[in-house]
Amino acid sequence: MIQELKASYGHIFEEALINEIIQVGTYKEIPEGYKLMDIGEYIKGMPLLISGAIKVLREDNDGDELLLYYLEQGDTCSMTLTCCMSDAKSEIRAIAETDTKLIMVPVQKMEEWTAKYKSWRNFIFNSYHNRLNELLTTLDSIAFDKMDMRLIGYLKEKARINKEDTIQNTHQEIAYDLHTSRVVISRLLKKLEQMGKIELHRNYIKILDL
Amino acid sequence: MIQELKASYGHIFEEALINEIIQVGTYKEIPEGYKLMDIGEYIKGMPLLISGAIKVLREDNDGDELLLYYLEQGDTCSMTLTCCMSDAKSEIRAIAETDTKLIMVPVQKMEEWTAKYKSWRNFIFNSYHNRLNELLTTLDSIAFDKMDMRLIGYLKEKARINKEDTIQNTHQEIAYDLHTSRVVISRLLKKLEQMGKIELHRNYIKILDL
DNA sequence: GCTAGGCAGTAACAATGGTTACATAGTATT
DNA sequence: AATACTATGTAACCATTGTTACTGCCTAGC
Repeated sequence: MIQELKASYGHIFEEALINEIIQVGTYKEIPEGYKLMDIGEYIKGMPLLISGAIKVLREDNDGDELLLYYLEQGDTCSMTLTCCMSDAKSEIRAIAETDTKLIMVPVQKMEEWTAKYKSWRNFIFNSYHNRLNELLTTLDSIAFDKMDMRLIGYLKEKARINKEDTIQNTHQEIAYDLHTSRVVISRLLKKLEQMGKIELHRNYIKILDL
Repeated sequence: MIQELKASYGHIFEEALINEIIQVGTYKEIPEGYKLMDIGEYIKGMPLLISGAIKVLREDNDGDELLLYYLEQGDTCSMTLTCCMSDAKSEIRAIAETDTKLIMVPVQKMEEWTAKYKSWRNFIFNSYHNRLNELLTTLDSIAFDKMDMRLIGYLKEKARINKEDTIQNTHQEIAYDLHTSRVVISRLLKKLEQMGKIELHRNYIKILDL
């Protein structure tokens, strides 16, 4: 675990901070000393991602949802923290997209480290900044792009995150992430197939040349 | 100036920090000791808003734009800072919506204060958090609402920010902010008028009951 | 093999929003 | 007052997306 942790955060954090993080990790009950999330598990609080990917969604009152962005190795997401802290029901949901290794940072450690370590402060600021930029990218695609472009972007990103050239999803699931209907996605996917960019199969899509 | 500053930030910052901010303010060339922005002026860097309002826009490569949110008294926006710092052309534009009093925080003071003052750190974190939430609200309305609802939200927010019940804008300007066309806005505004919710005039709109 | 349930293909239609084009009405300049 | 410019009203049309409905197909469970 220590190797993995250093590989993900060693170039960012001071030695002393890394040691504290290891301690927090080893407090956890899981033998390896940190948390393993299964696909589909919900994340609450502030995670330090060591491997895998987490999908962050926006949800509105009517149950409509929308994919915001993915978290990857070396990322964190203060939003999942601050959302849970503030009473405001700032509805954000974070779900493990793949099997994921991470360390959950306790709230009081978070405060402590912010005062104590410059590298931690910078990390948190950078994290906020990166999340903001990703939100803006998402917002761009919704505001400025048509659905065909959004779909292509989605497929590319999903393939990148999962390090595969197949998307293991039904059309309905894609429709949820992009907040549209299954029929619309099927229609557009069929077009992409006719253009030779993808290959459609039951429950998965093979990317040829997007 | 000192009174105004304390009114905006006194309950947030430690006394010592307030004094440092006053010093930064009094370094500025303007007699009153801090910056006055005229309507339409561009903001670069990190502002501490004392009065007035700043409009923050997203811009894409084709010159399309979209209103993100407003900054008000007591707000700051680290995005306008970090955007200017990082070379990445994360296109955000901040413009004074009304005449505005503010203090521009120099970058090295920013760093210094973050290390030195807990209240400053909390302020910055809160700021990031608030900006994220406002971005999410904006994103919600784009993703989940139809144009008529977005327009109503826009009119309400604009009235609130300007503390008036008239919107001093042409249809074209509203269309830019919502990233749609003038004809669409005229159409919807006319509907709202027929419903008795607003009154249309040349160059301004009077809000009756939204 | 048979059946039920989930998944995908497709057609027909509706709704929303974007585009073009032109008319009319204020406003400013001379 | 004549002119030019800007803002608004409106109609007609198109493109994109959303909706409904029905089809066939695959797969799991019997």
